[in-house]
Amino acid sequence: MATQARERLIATAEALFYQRGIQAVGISELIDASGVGRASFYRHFDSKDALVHAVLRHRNERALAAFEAALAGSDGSPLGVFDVVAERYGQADFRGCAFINAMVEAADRGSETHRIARAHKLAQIEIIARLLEQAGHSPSEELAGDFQLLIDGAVMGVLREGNLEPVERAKQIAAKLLSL
Amino acid sequence: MATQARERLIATAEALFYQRGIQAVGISELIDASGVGRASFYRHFDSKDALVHAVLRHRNERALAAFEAALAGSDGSPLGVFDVVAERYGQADFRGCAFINAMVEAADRGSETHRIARAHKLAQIEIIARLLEQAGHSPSEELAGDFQLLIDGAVMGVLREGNLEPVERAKQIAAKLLSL
DNA sequence: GCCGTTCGGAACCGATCAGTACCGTTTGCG
DNA sequence: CGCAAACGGTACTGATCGGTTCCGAACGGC
Repeated sequence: MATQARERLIATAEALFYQRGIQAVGISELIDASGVGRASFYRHFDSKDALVHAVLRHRNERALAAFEAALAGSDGSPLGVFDVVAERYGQADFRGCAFINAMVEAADRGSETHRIARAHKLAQIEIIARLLEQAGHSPSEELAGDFQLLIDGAVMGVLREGNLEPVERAKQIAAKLLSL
Repeated sequence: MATQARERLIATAEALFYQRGIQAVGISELIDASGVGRASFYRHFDSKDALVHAVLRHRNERALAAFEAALAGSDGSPLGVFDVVAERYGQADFRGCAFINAMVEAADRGSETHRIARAHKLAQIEIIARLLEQAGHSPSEELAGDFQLLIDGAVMGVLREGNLEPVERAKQIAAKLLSL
């Protein structure tokens, strides 16, 4: 049995939180969905907030790894980041960026949730910056920030319109930035 | 006394919803803060959802009017939209775009909340498109969409970093788009 | 085979949720 | 003056919230 309960809770919570929002998912529902005893939940997490933070940290690691892996499998062009995010945003269960959503729900700018979400974005910017450097663009920190701004704008566009056109739009803007 | 209760409820709810999030504000708290009787609330609104929609519709009208008014008071340059949003996002109580936040919290893409938020963004794109046309850019629908994408990306950046640098970043990108 | 840990299940806690019903008062209009 | 509508305040509903506690079963290492 090892300590499956924690992993099951995080996996179930990650899915439920993303689909319906963090505040909208109660502990009881999470416990029922994960098949874990109520007591087991509080053995692994001090509070719902602690679970939320653990879920975000777990998703941060997974998302960054998947992002880098997808980039490694592409042609190495910086513009490939938009193709990578397009594939993620094209999923049927797409509901925006989990970290943006968490940051919005948290409301408190000084919360741990906000800190984790911000750290995720900064890490992603760092990945993009390295990709830009490898493609011969430097200094690439500012350009990487521009790319992240375009990605975040595209996320909201996709969430709003329900299609991937905003990602293509962002990609074309990024292409113009590279050609200057 | 006229029918002050409704206006007071909407004004109080608009402030509380924006500051702390829609789900985080309960009916009782809203009633206490607005000084309205509990019964009066349900005389004016069938449910909390109905209030949420009324608040968003009210904010939509106010925000669009303020946006157009601020633009009318500027030099007419399309890039002025970024100065306008910078002033709004520089407020001490800034907590992102109320419509984006509502859309994120709503989770359901088919909800009325989602519909209202989307309509607000489309209306704002229309205003930007007209501004672009007046400046001699056409067809400006696509360019206006690019501006909106940049604005939404900047909102998330400001919320994340706590300063207005992302707005300046977005403005410079927009300037490059105009010069092409 | 025994012991300690981890587990799932359930009962229970006070607080709060959205929503309803009834109260007496104030208000504006005829 | 008198009536009707709108009002603020209170008490209440059933449901759900996050969190605590106890129990008995299943498990792994020695």
